[in-house]
Amino acid sequence: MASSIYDLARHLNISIGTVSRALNGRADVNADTRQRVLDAAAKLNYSPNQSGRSLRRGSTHSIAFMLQPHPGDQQYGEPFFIPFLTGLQAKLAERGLDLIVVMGAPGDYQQERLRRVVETRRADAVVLAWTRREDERIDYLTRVGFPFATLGRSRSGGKPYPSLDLDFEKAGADAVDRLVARGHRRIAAIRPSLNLNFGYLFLAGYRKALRRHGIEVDPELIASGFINEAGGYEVTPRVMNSRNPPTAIIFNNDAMALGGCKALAEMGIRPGHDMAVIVIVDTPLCRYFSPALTAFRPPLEPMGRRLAEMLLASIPAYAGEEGPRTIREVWPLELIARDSD
Amino acid sequence: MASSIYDLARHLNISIGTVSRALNGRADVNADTRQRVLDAAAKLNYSPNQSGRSLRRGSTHSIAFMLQPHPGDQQYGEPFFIPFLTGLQAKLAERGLDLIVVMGAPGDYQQERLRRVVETRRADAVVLAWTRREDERIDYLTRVGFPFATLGRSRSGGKPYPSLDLDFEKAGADAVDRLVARGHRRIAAIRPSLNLNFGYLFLAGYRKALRRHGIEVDPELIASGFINEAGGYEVTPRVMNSRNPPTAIIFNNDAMALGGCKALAEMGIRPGHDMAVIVIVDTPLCRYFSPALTAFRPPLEPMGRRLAEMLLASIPAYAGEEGPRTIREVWPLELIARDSD
DNA sequence: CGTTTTTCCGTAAACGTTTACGACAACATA
DNA sequence: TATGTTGTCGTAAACGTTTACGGAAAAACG
Repeated sequence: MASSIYDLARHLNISIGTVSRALNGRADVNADTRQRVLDAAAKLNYSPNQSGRSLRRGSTHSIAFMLQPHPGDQQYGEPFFIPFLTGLQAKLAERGLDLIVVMGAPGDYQQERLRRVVETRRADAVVLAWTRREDERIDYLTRVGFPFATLGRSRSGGKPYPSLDLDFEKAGADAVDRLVARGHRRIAAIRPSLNLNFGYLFLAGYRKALRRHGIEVDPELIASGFINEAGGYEVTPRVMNSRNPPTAIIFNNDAMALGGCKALAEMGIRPGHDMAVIVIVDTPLCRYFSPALTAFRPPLEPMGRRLAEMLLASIPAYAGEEGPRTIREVWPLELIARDSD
Repeated sequence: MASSIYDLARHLNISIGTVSRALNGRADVNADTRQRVLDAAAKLNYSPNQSGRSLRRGSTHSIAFMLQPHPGDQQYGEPFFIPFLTGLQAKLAERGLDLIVVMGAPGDYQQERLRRVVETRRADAVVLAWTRREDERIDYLTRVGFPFATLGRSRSGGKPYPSLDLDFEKAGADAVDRLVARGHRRIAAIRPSLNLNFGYLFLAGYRKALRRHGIEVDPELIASGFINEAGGYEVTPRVMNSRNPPTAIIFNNDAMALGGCKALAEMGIRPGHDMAVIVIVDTPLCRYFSPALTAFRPPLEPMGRRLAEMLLASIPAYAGEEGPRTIREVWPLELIARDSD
């Protein structure tokens, strides 16, 4: 069925060694025989057995991305990740590497699956997303010395590792600046409850900017909920029912914003008229919502490409000439002004 | 670094054969030595090298799912797939199998990536989604005899293969029935333009139901666009500008519905008041949109589990006792009545 | 005590690659 | 002619498993 290197060798009456060398483009093989090998490979529809190759080479030629469904009934996905993965995959494919996405079971926060990937050596490196303030995955990977890179920062991990993050702190501050410039003084912030690092960063920027404007930070205007529509829906009334309700809300996430707007609508409050709304991470939802939501857009696809570069550069076996040699990068978020604030 | 079966053998002063047998739970090994092997494995943190194992076994113990970003700038993902993948992964994990998700490059409709997965034997079987009317992937897989299953039906492929689909035809008809019962006679249908099979099925049900009610099918009320927000936004005005505009619209997809509602809003038309709206495939967006959109909900997570069962049952090496032995199943879609119709 | 059966384990081959090493011929150099 | 150099290729070992086969010891049986 599947042809091996032996089939090629037998077919051409040469040794498997030469076949392998010809296929791998090594120098010590006659140009003529190389061509014959290549032709035979095409004719016999040969393609190398991945298991055999990685066993011998000690590397799998593939990179894993951990995708984690959050707990909760009918949990839907982060549209966020697809363009990022597209960029990641594109850059890896340029280098002949495969991207595999490993699904975790809901709830275990990837620990078990991650161990499995590492221990069975299913990939040469792994890309983590949704980093937490303290992230045991990062500790684990540094401890066992497995190559990795993260989308997002963390305080964990002793040694430096490639990471790419968005400047959520600046985005939080920019959002506040913009709202203050438009006359708002009572600005609420709604962020995810899990200790996802970008939630902290956002809040830090929010606080700093408020103080800079001489506005006291009111704890009643800060709420955290589950990072999905239900979370936003549940938590928004809480800030609205505070003693001194806000005139503007910054949501950390499009899904939370959708839920929040639903809650507002039920209170008869219209975003863009009675309430200013800004979302930190833009998605098509923000653009096509009515009113269109002002949001900060991340360049996800380039981010995927860049993080792949950074990861590859950090692995000796793969290091090539891949742009600048930085190991941590923080990219700006671009504000897309629309109709909701 | 990583301990192999040799390390265990040396550590215990026994042969690698016994170690392997002990680990794999074969009968011909003393209960005592098995325990010692297991203990040593835990102590030395042993876990089998996947490449070595699959090379010898001739199977990878993993199933691939092909995830395809659609072409188009900043294409975001189908939230749809995450719960489905969760179910798939859960069932496969029960059997000790890994699920890997393979990203295609945008545009090539998976052909190239699929070939790569098959030819390098990276997985033992593959799960396809978004099946088309005529699907070359299905033809290819049946031709080369590679095990697969599909989420969705197709007309391709000579031999039967495990497939699980939703009854889009009935959903289309049910939507029409419901709207007619509420007094509508001019009902538009908006569906994806790619020849995705569920678009055809939906439209067939829609047509059939209209005829059953003695309503003439007006081609001007049927439009197809790209299967995302932009598609819905672009195409909805087209049906609204027809000579005899609709009083109700059925969208095939939540993203298209969002775009469509945006277009309606810009024309001053409010879903649920001036226009009835029904969506075929429900997501959290439908529930948290204002007004909440009436939609048909698919049980995605159980579907993932069931399709995994069906796939496994169709592979001799994996067949176990996995529920009913059907090979094609069509599941009903449950209507969730909300405020938009 | 001799024979047969059972239990347990070691040996070695095999899966499909890659690659260090050496062999051989052809050729160049002294 | 003797020696070194270069180009090309075959041989065989190695990667980490699984498993067919056979053998030795122990147990069962007469």
